[in-house]
Amino acid sequence: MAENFRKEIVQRITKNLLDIQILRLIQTQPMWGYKIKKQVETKFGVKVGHGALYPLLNTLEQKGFLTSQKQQKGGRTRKVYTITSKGKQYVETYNNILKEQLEGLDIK
Amino acid sequence: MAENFRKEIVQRITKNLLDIQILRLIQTQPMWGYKIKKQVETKFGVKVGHGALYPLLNTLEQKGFLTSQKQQKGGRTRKVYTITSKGKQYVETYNNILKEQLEGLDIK
DNA sequence: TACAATATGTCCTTTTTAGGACATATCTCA
DNA sequence: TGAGATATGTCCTAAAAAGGACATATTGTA
Repeated sequence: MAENFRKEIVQRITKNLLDIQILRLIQTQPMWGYKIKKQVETKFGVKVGHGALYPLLNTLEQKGFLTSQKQQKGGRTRKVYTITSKGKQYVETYNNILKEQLEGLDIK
Repeated sequence: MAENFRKEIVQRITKNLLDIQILRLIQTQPMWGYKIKKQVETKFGVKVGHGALYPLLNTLEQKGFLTSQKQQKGGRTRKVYTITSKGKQYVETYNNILKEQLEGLDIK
């Protein structure tokens, strides 16, 4: 039963906070869209439509969370994304909030 | 700058994972809808429409995450919710996922 | 040589979600 | 006695999001 919950919650976090999960992935190493898609699918077990992913990556670049470099791999072009310091800050803030969530709530 | 991120991320987590945040609140002590609404607003800084909250509470009860007892407070009726063991499991699973997120990703 | 995989991108429709409107009733304080 | 807070509930519309279709091109493999 707890395992059913697991998949469900991971999927919800991944879908709703997809940008953060992508930043976390790219923080481990620079990556391009197609690889991110595959990583999200194998790591988190969540299918990501590329029609949602590529616009999101462009948005994250526009916001200054990512930068990209075009890389030639044979005749195919890869757009390799690297996380910026702003992106790292966003992830760090996220991590801090998670820590607080684990510490629990104190309600009067 | 990091403070701007903070509010934004807390709001996103609260809105997208509202049911989990509610379970976490009720886990600290039994609570009724109106109090939950106020707590979410003061604790998380997120406005929750009661038109979204009450149906959600009923759904969580139907799913077996919460049970309710009607409580008379003067002539007004309160529906006090208590978390079930199933609800606690859900929160615990969520906590475990958060812990793993903090431990980080290992990508080849 | 044909199909699957790699690689990136836009567009549109359907579904889902959010939030305010509608609805009712009690209590407290000025 | 009237307004604001407490308390719970449904309904509907408008906005947002998801996912598949459309679009193109290269590479590797059977």
